Amino acid sequence: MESVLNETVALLDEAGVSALTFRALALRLGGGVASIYWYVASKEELLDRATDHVIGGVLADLEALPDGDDPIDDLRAMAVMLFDAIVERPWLGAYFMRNTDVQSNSLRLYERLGRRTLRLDLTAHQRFHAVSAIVGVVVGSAVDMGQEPPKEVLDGAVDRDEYLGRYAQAWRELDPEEFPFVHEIVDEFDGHDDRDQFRSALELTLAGLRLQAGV
Amino acid sequence: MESVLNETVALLDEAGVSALTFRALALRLGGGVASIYWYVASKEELLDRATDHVIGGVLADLEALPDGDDPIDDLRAMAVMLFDAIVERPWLGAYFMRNTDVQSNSLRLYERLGRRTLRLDLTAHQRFHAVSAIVGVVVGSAVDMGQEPPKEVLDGAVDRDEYLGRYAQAWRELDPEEFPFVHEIVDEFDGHDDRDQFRSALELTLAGLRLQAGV
DNA sequence: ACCTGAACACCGTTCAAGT
DNA sequence: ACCTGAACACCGTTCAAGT
Repeated sequence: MESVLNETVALLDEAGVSALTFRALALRLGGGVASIYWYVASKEELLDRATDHVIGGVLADLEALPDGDDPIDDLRAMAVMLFDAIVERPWLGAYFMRNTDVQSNSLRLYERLGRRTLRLDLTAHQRFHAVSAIVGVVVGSAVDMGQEPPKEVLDGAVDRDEYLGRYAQAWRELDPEEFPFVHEIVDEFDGHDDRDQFRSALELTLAGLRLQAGV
Repeated sequence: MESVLNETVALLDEAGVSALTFRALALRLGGGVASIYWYVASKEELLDRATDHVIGGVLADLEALPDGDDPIDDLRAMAVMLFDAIVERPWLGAYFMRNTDVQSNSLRLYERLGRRTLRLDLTAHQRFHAVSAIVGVVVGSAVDMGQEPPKEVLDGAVDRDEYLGRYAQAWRELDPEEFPFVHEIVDEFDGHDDRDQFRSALELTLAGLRLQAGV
């Protein structure tokens, strides 16, 4: 079981979700295709278990974070850590928190995040929504940047900057009367850092939360 | 072409992404499978075009919204409208804004949203990030709730409330010492409204933005 | 308890050929 | 310009059978 999950993760890391095939996995494990069904009832379950497997590692890192005196700063640190883990493994974003039955580590991570809000002066309702919002910013940003890039980028034919640059160029050629906003931000878009974008979105949410909690 | 897109959307609406098959689509169109390739180079392009097709409708609704005097209130109204459209068509979330080459309506929608920020006192950098954050909240929330529910729910064997209730029950049986946060919010989770959850996340982001813009 | 080969019922995509 | 049948190279999943 352990090795099934390890090879699944390795395959996902090396070549993405589309490369995760029962046949490819069986080849790596040196067995038959049907063997995998002894450990797992379906591909869905395999992905849930693989996700929970690596979230276990993230959880350990998260628990190593010290408790600061500002809960919101702690929330930020945890969110950034989770985000970085998903950036490293873009496939995580699509499966994380999808099924807390199978994904018990995801549930524990949710608990760890939420616990930080217990010291804030919020109703249970607000707390629930606050944590959902934070997880949403993380997963939303990560999923956005985790979309499989066109294969010319994967092949190294063009790098990410050149890829963004092509879009930027197309946008610059749009009518400025019709697309004033796009023109306003095209230089920001060109070569932008996804991590920056995530941090900004997170800051807006945390600022809203700070206001709500009055701290 | 028009009818290819219409049938694609109808198929997606009726039975979700997994039901969109070139064979199923050809059957509805009363033609052969290969015919579709005359209109579209790949399934990916088909999905991009179908997405853009319906975003066109959303865009029209969006343009009918009056310009208020508070840009942030306008942004909220637009975000809610986009959210509702994605809730109605959960498959939209996964494809919206994925490729603005093909999805020209998505680009126009992005422009419409962003234009509202031009009246806020922000740098271009902040503006770019603000709009990204808002789109992120919408898509993030919508994707989260758009995951194909387990088929027992689809079959009507259990409704959504009962489905949430089962999770809630499992959570209530967790050790309260180990899961204080989960226990704190389980009653909020049980039977919660996804729209509420989205609105709260949006409010936090908009509050942060209001603070940043000083309005 | 664990694994297998072989089949089943699908997929997206291609292509030579038709009108 | 538009459409077709038939094939190709895959998929996830099942199952009877083996150790």
